[in-house]
Amino acid sequence: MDAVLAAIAEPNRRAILQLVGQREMAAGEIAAQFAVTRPAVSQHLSVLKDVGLLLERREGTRRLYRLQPEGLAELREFLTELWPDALQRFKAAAEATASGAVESSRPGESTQLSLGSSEMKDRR
Amino acid sequence: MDAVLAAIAEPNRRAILQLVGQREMAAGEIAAQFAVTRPAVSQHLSVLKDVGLLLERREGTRRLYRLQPEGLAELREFLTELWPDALQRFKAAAEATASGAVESSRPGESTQLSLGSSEMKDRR
DNA sequence: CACTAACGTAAGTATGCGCTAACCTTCAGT
DNA sequence: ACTGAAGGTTAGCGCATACTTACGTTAGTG
Repeated sequence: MDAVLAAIAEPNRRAILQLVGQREMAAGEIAAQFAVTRPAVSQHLSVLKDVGLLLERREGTRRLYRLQPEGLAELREFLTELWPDALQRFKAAAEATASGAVESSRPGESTQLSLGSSEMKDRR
Repeated sequence: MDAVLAAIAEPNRRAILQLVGQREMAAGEIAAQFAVTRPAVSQHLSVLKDVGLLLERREGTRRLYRLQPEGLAELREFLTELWPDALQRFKAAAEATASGAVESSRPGESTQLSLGSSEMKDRR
């Protein structure tokens, strides 16, 4: 997920995701929408593809890109765990648009965090 | 939201959020959990506070930090817009593998993206 | 008042990253 | 085979940022 977050932290890459989210687009077509050069966009596309947010399909000399939203699953899970109320809020939103019954799940095991150390006091 | 994303893109800051999400904690108490120095953690806390993800409360010489999950609202909204099926997927998952077919919804209004330019062809 | 604990702040450094310019690759048409 | 179009790759540059050390600040305690 670290990679996914680093990827979407970049504004141009988020814009690319929104663009491609609407319909499949060729690399040059995407690049034309941005102020930066085409190679820069190409690099962004590589990053997004590598982290699993984009799918690439070749057609002749062109490369068509399409959104792969499943790549966002981990991130959504992270946010949901951080925000336990989200389930209720989400349920309310869902019931406002559709009519479905949603059962909440338990918060899950402690998420282990990182770098377990124990030093302190401005160690010199 | 740009600021929120930049904030949670940092692994240590995400770990801080998960920590503080469980209970209110003092700055030093938080810093003790990490390998980096206390000032570094203090800077992270400032960032998280500035973007609206943390609430600070002073008690004597101590500073207690508490999660402010509302700061994640925009980000959740972004992900949901990118992933229109999310509501249905969520409902489907909650209904314990029900047999409903998933119909896609309309993409929504064009999200304006950024930096509208129109140059191309590797402008020299 | 002096001293200490608990923090934030400032200055400096190093690594990371997004960008550009130039180059290389692949495919389609003639 | 040659040529042009489409697009990825490389080297290098400049800026952002996470880190450390050192210092400043505030609130208790003797």
